[in-house]
Amino acid sequence: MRPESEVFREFLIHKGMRSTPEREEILAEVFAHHDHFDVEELIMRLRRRGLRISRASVYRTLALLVESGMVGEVYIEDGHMHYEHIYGHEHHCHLRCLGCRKLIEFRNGSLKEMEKRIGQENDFEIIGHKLEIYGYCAACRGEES
Amino acid sequence: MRPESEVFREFLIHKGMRSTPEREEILAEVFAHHDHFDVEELIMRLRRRGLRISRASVYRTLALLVESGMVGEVYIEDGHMHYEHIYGHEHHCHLRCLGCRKLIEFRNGSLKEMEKRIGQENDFEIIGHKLEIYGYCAACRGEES
DNA sequence: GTGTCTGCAAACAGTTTGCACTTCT
DNA sequence: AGAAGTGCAAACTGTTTGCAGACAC
Repeated sequence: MRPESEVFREFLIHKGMRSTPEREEILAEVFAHHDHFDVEELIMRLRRRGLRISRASVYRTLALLVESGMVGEVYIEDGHMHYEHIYGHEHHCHLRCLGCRKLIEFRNGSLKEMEKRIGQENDFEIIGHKLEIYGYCAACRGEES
Repeated sequence: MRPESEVFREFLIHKGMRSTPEREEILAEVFAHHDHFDVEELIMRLRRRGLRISRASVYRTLALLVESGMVGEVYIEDGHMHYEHIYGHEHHCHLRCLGCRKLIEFRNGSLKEMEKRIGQENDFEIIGHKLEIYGYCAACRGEES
């Protein structure tokens, strides 16, 4: 698999845009942890590494990363967007606990054939999907009693 | 099936809240059309019926309807939330065209058994799910050429 | 009558944008 | 040199909130 930085740089060049230190650092930080994150966290993490990249640049770069398909917008919580990196990671869906708001990832191969069928039935070329299942985790079910 | 107004009134009473003309009108308008809607549209529709219900009351009532489970938050587009009524309507999923942004609804029974399996595997009590499949509709595929 | 609800306007938060300056090529 | 990017602060937008008067029960 080609390194993220290379893929992103190519995406930028293809759009007639430049690779800059800020963009590289943001990209690196996004792929440094496998966790969902929001803009505030990302900026904090950059700060911790001694980088003073402006909020505006973070927003602008994140938009590019989403456009390139390397990063995904996952959900809005507490009024702001949460992201995850996608490039190089197997597709997964989310299980959301309505009690503690915890999010669990799970692999899910069985949607493939359903996608195919849905695509044919609706004359749609299917690119991908986003599935969130919600309910209550074991711990939260325990508390109820 | 019991009428929406009755179900909502009961929900309110259960919470120690009151049934008011504003809440009843908003509820009625939400269930008057089978389309996704946003706050602006809802207010417009109320206005058209000669009702001057404040934006604040619409937001507050919508939050209650979502809490009651009668209305669902569907997706964010153009920076604001879009809703749909749920009560009395069969569950469905969404097919989103990435070209024209059109949203198609489709029924989808086959997720039931998958839900069951996922629930067992993750020790989760599953309440529901939200599935959005995205791709390109026939018209938008045609244009590409 | 009392406690909730409404409408208003102000507050708020996340995000976007205009602009002067910097940086990359 | 010239185009594109950055940081800053102000602007913007959807949503929430505090409060005074109105209303449901």
